[in-house]
Amino acid sequence: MEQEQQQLNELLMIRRRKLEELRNRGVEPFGQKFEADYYSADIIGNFDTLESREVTVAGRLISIRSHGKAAFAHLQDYRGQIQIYLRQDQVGEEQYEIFDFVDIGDFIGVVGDVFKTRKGEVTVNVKKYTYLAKALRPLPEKWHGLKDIELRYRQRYVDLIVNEEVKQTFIDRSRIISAMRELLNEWGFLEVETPIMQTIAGGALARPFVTHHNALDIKLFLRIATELHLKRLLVGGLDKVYEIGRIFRNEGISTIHNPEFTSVEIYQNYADYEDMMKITENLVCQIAQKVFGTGKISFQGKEVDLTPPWPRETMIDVVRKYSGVDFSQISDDQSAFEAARKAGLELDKGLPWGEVLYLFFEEFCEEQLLDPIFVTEFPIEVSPLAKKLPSDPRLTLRFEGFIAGWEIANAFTELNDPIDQRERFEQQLGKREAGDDEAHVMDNDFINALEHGMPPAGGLGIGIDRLVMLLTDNISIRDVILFPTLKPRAGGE
RNA sequence: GGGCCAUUAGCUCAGUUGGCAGAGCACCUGACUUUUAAUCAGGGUGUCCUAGGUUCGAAUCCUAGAUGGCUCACCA
Repeated sequence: MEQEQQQLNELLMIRRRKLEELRNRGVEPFGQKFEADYYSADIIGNFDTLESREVTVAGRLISIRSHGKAAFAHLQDYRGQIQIYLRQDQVGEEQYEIFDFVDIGDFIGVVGDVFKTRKGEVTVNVKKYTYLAKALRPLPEKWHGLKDIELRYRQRYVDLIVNEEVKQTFIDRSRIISAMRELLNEWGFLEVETPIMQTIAGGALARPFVTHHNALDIKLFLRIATELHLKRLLVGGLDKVYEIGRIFRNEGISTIHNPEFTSVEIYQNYADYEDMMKITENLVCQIAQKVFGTGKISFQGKEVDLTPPWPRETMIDVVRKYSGVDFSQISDDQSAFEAARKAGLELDKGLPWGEVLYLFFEEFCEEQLLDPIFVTEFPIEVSPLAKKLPSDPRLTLRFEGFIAGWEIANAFTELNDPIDQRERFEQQLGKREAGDDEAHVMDNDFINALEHGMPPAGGLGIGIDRLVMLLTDNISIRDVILFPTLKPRAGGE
């Protein structure tokens, strides 16, 4: 503690001295509950009715301009900023003197009359003010703000104070998720919660995080998807369910990957992937309308029209369009391999037709899909939980929705044949044994559930973080996650 | 994990060929009762990311490391 004191630099020492001085004068710098009757924005917006009326506002001081026996300052609250005006002859000598110990960053509450200055700025002429909290650290500089990206993520609270657009993004994020819930509830879906800690982490191809339960002395995994539990609920007779929740994947970090992220998965009995397409396009467009008032958004300077219906194209067609290679004319693994080599792709010999097709899609197509589109009929090898196409068992009734080159949604007509499902898991186990630690593990209880009968169903997953990025025009996932995963600094923080 | 780049005052950033560590804002002292990037007069507050090395001398050059960014790989 003493050592901590010694390490404080002069700026911090000065603020602590002011804190002591306030206490010496009988003013408690960390105040009590304070009921404001207006937000700053409401006072400014309703000046005509509030002029000369008394208002109570609370907020953080973000600037002070002192003029001897009077002072101007700006108070920032959740909804904006408002100027306050303090005169010695109005607040009294004692209160005015104590104002000398106020710093930028402090929280105060004020009572005063609303007026307009000569320059026309709506201002509160303070009669009384109260200390709510003293800030012992200075805020970043007033017009460059906080730019250091690392500091912005590590001290998001400061980022939120000084960068208005950052606050707005997270308000928008919250409203996007609310709108999603409202729409799904309105459409008759039931929100449920399934385990985050699981003995088997399935439902996606990814490495899980591992933890340990002491009392049971067992290994537990953090979920990598909500899929398999939600489908168990369809078996149980809950016809329409969804879960919005955190998913954890033990993988690399990038501008579009955070180890923990939020997904929504939606399942509907007696439905198929066509229904899921309708849900996807309506959900995304109506969320945009509810939150931003329009189905046409601007992303990185390009207009994106989210209005349904979005075009549907098969993966084979999309691959033909962007790579010129026509997989409808390629029927065996060997010819697929040769086509890939010819197209300049590096790949292992013996890769099956479906995986080669998918490789073409990833390499040549994904990033070109800027306008909303559903790519359908994914190969079976990469879709172990999706139902086969009746006309072509190499493909599945699966689609992904793409916008701005990003995968936004992933959905299929769910595989409900337990025997087929067991075989798919066994294939995945084969991959696993061959060293692919992201392949599926066998989930016997899930098979057991399917053996009790699961109606035909459509299922859909949407990555909420990427959807928020798209709707708020952010290109880094860290700008839509309040506290993104970072390495701790040496020395711990 | 590979490559490239960055790290200097509370914040935003300069720093030449290796020669005493700089600016603006913030902060401190004083003046000022409608200012608003308030103004005026004065004041530099520092582990130059860390540890070694080269050198008479290192923020600057070299080596290793830390953190971050971009990118490739990875990742539906």
